[in-house]
Amino acid sequence: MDLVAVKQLPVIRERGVCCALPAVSDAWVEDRAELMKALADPTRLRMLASLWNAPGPICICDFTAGLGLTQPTISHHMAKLKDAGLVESHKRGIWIYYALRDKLPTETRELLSKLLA
Amino acid sequence: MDLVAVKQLPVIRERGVCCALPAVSDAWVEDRAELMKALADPTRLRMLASLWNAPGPICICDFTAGLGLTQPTISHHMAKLKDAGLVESHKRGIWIYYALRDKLPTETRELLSKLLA
DNA sequence: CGTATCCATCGATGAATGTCGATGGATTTA
DNA sequence: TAAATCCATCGACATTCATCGATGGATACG
Repeated sequence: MDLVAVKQLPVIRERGVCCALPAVSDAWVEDRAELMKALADPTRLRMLASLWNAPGPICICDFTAGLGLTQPTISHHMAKLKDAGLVESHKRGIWIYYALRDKLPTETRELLSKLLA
Repeated sequence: MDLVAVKQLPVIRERGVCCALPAVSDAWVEDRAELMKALADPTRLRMLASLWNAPGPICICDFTAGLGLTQPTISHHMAKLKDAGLVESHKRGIWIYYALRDKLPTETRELLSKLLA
C-alpha cells in the first residue's frame, strides 16, 4: 500500500505525436488580452490605484503634476484606460475629472479589487 | 433637508494649482506592472488558461502543435511566464512539462482565478 | 475682447516586444 | 555509435508602444 500519493506525469509518450490542448475561446482570449494590456504599464497602474483609493474623481491636472510626465503623455495613458472601459470622465469648467467607471462589469471590478488591493 | 445625497466635485478650483495624489508605492507599481506585462499577450493567456483548466502538466510540444506558432516562439512565451513566477517546468526524458507554479502567492492565485475563470 | 489655463490630438522618435530561421545541447532509439 | 526528436538560445526583423514638442479648441478671467 502506498503511503504517499505521487502525482504522475505520463510515463509513455510517443515521439512526434502531440496531444490536444484544452479548448480556449478566441473571443475570450482577445478580450482578456486587451484588458491586460491596458493594465500593463506602471503609469496606468498608478492612475488606477489613485482612482481606486481616492474618495472621488481626480482632475487630469493633478495627475500631470504628480506623475513626473508631460501632459500629452498623461492624456495618452488616460485615453487608454478610457478605451479599455475602465474609467469615465466628466468636464467641469476647464477641468476634466476622471473616475473609475460606474458600471464596471462585476468580474472586472473583482479583478481590479485583487489587483489594486 | 436633502432627499438625495449628491456626490459633489470640487466647485471652486484655483487655476494653476494642483492637488496631491494618493500615495502609491514605487515597488508595488513595478511589481504589479511586471505581472500584468506577463499576462498581456493572447498566446500567454492561452497557455495559462490551458494550464489552469488541465488536470495535470502539459508538454511544450503540445503547445507548439496546438497554437499555430513556431517552437522558438512558444519557448519564448513560456520563458516569460516562468520569469514572472507563474509556471514551473519538469523534465521527463526529452520532454519538458509545464504547470502552474505550486507555491503561487495567494493574491496572485486569486487574481488568476478572477482572470481565467 | 484679449489673454491665460486646461486638455486632446498629431507627428516624430527611440525603446520594447513578438515572431521567425538557424544552431546546438540533451536524450532516446536503432 | 549514428540518427532522430525535443527544446532553449541567439540574431535579425517588423511591429507596437511610451514619450515628447507643437498645435488648436474650449473655457474662464480681467
